[in-house]
Amino acid sequence: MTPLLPLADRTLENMTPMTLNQGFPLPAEPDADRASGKRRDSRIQVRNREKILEAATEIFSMYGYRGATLDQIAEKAAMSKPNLLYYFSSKEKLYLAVLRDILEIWLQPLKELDERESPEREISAYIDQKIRFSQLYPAASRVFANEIVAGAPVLKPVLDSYLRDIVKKKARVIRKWVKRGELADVDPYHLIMMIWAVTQHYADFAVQIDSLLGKSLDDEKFYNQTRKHIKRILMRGILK
Amino acid sequence: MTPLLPLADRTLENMTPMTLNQGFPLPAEPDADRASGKRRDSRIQVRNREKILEAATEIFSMYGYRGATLDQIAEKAAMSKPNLLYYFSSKEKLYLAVLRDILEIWLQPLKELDERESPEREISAYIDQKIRFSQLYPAASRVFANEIVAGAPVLKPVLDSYLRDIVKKKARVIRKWVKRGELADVDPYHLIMMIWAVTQHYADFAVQIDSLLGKSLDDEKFYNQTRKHIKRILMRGILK
DNA sequence: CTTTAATTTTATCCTTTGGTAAAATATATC
DNA sequence: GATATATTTTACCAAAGGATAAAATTAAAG
Repeated sequence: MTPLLPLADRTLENMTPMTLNQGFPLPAEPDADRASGKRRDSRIQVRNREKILEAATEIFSMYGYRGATLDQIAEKAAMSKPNLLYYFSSKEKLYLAVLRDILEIWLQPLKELDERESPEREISAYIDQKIRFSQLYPAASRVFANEIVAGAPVLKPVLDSYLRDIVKKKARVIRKWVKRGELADVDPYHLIMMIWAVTQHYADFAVQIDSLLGKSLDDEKFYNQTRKHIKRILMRGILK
Repeated sequence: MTPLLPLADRTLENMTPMTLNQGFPLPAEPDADRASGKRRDSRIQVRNREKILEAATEIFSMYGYRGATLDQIAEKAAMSKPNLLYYFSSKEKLYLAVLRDILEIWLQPLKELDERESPEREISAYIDQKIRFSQLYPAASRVFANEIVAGAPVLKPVLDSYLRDIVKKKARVIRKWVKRGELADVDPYHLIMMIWAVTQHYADFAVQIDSLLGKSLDDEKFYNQTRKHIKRILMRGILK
């Protein structure tokens, strides 16, 4: 396995939600929530929306959509509930905004799998990015997990269309590597899901890991050990 | 890889919750809920408690503890809410009962890892059992996932003590295999978590898988394909 | 400064939700 | 089949939760 190149231009750290949130794949509600027509995006507007989204991510990640309450979110965001509702006119709209931010950033790495590069390099980089996501945005990962475990009531349409297309495309890339003999004969879909499963596990089940090992991905040493271990086993499992 | 022996005495199918639920690792509330002292376990009692537990598992699996409502559970169990509360005197007690049933059955396979057998056979059997669990009890798996993702408010003590001990013990077994040279130099903990992650993924994220592939573990063909694929990659990744 | 618009607070509403009380019905035992 | 016990139903309740109205406050623009 080659040592990992610093693929600086594709690290998650460089992706702020702001640059991503261009209304896709969950279309941004047509400005319904932004006091449309009027002066907007004032300093305070931006700061408060951010504060709320962050608090909401935290709360939704613990209790899911139905279990979370606006009171909890408002408290975490240090503002009154009606004030919160001034920025997001309903719990549902807030949830959608949270999911929108998460989804694109969650998907980005997969889009970058490039068949012209070696599978070794590409898949290795992909795993790196996924586990980095787990480290940087564990709460976001759990919101996503909650949504899917709940049966994807909101994201189902996105999974059925957008995600499906991307994955299909990338499955083709993997299949090409297999045909070229650069990869063992693995099923592309199962491989992708295996990578998702393992990398997300460290964010979604962080409590369990903490109970067993007393460690978390916040610990840079543990983070690297985990990263390398996952890659070692997976890469050994799929490379020729 | 040796073809799988029919380890008849350790299949999940043979483990009914009843035989397991001996008040451990979540101690059964001291009869608080069983009309103690009086005639109990009547036919109807047993049937209704079962009906409720099943409905509750379904609902908790979708919405988590906080998001689930007794009304939903009662409806799914086809009885009135007060009637349900006649059998389980509070939402919390019901949740505990559900978790208790799940936990033991979830843990059982790990306990059986036996250092005297070959790692190939043992780990292979373990993976088989875990994925079987995902197939047989997907809702149970999701209840568990919800609990952990939520930060294990209820199970934390169990994770910190009981689970921790078992895993530690089994990590020793794996380490022994490594020392004997029967296994590549893998970290036992990461290996165990990798297996958990991958196998549970197929139950917990079933909706996503259905969106991408239109398949589920209910489909026996897909089930076997999945099973073999996971094992192929993992076993290749860890065997010498 | 004053006027206008944006933000925050207070008070309040209606629905849902976990849970109780007590009456009504069914089941079992003698 | 009468009596005691177990189960189910009906009618509620208090607290929590999502949301709105309108008053009060703060910030921005001229």
